[in-house]
Amino acid sequence: MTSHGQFAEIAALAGDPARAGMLHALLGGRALTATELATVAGVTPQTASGHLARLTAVDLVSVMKQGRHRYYQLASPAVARMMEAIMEVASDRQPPRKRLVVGPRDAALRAARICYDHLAGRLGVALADALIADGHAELSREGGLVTDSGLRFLNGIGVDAAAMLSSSGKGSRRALCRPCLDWSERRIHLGGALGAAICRLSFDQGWIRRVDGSRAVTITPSGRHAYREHFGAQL
Amino acid sequence: MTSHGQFAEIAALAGDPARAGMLHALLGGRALTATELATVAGVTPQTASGHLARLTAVDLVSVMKQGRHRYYQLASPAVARMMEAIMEVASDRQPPRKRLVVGPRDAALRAARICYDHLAGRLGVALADALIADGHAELSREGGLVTDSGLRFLNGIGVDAAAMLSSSGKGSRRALCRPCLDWSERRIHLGGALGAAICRLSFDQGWIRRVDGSRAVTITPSGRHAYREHFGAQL
DNA sequence: GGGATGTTACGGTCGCCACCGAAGCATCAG
DNA sequence: CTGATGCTTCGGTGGCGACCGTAACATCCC
Repeated sequence: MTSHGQFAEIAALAGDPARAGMLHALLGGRALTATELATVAGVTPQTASGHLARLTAVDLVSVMKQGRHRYYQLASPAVARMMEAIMEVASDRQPPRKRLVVGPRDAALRAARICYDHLAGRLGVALADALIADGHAELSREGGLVTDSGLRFLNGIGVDAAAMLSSSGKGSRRALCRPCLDWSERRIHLGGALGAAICRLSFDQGWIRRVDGSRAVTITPSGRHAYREHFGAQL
Repeated sequence: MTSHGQFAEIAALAGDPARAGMLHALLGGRALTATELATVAGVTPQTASGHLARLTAVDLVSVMKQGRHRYYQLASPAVARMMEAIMEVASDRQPPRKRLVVGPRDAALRAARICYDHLAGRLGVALADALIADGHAELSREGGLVTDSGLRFLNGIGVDAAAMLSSSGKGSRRALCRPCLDWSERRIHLGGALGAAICRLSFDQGWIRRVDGSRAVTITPSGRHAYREHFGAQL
């Protein structure tokens, strides 16, 4: 009863096109202002404000006041997981028509983008494939794990595995690696603490750079080199 | 664009109270008729029929005609995963009021119930704890796996691990064990192929029995014995 | 201080959708 | 065949909520 109600309330909030657009934009991992979110959702700021108030009321997004701006972001990784799960079901539907024309913007997203806190798109899939091929990780639809060789590898490229372990829930070494499936590649890629760490490292090392106001990222020349050299990824 | 639309469509379908009730009932794992679903959702058969048509149109549920009945069930494990993910977010909200009065029906659900294809409630948590304590499995919020000792243990109690491996996606041994969190215990329990296998075994051995038209199950005396003896579970 | 910008609050309009009653098919029993 | 049951389709009604215009409030810049 109360269980249904909560469930339906959350799903309904995510089910409005405007709110879905905002949540989708927030999957980019950055905190966005109310006006930015209004733009991406295609509604006026007043309307967006109302939506955001409801989303924060149920803890789907959180707010940080900063001067005259209010920065909104997803409230927790659980929200991102929920969105991924919904997208998995949604993308299972075969495309109803032929193929939609995809703009260059869409092409950039398919090449490489952020998925809340980790990398997705062809880059994300390539990195996952490379790590799996080298025996650093295992991954399937239902779960994943980092191998011993993977832990050594991570330490070698500058990821503090110990910190990841302590920050990752119960500290299980198996919690580091989570499969994430999304719309563009229809393939599994790296999520969880491992995916987040690699994404953070990539930004810190200048391997990737954010694109304008989008979830897309561009791979820098040094990044292209690093991914090939360190990870053995086929780009 | 098209991505948002699909996402919002699915979420909105799950977000209606009546449809949410039906989906919730179908989490029990059994196929239910349209009239049964109408009853649990508290609407007339005509209304339920419309809802079910929409749910089947987007492949959230599937139908099996059998005589003059139509049996509906969740279309895929992905749908169940999606619902669990939504419930995780929904249950994160601390109860707004004091505590709701819980009837005996609710008490039975909390004790032991079916969650699509595996066991949940106190029984599910106890089994998971026992397997983890014995080193047969590892489990965290982000992932899980079955250990070598776990595979041997499963073979010992009559679960064909080889069959599980082949039937479980890419055949990774790590895919057998998936964490599942839900509303009553706020604790992780066993999902995935392992959870389903143990659930099936429990029915086959007569350790548990379904309760009327509910997701709840009762533990038989032999089940109580078996869970304590074989699994070392604290009931 | 005054003016610009970002954000929220209020009121009113409009469209969509959940709902039911009545009627139409399909299936089974006799 | 006739009647009963399960389910769906069709039409019409009612209510909730998404949306915007206007306006108030907060913060920064000069």
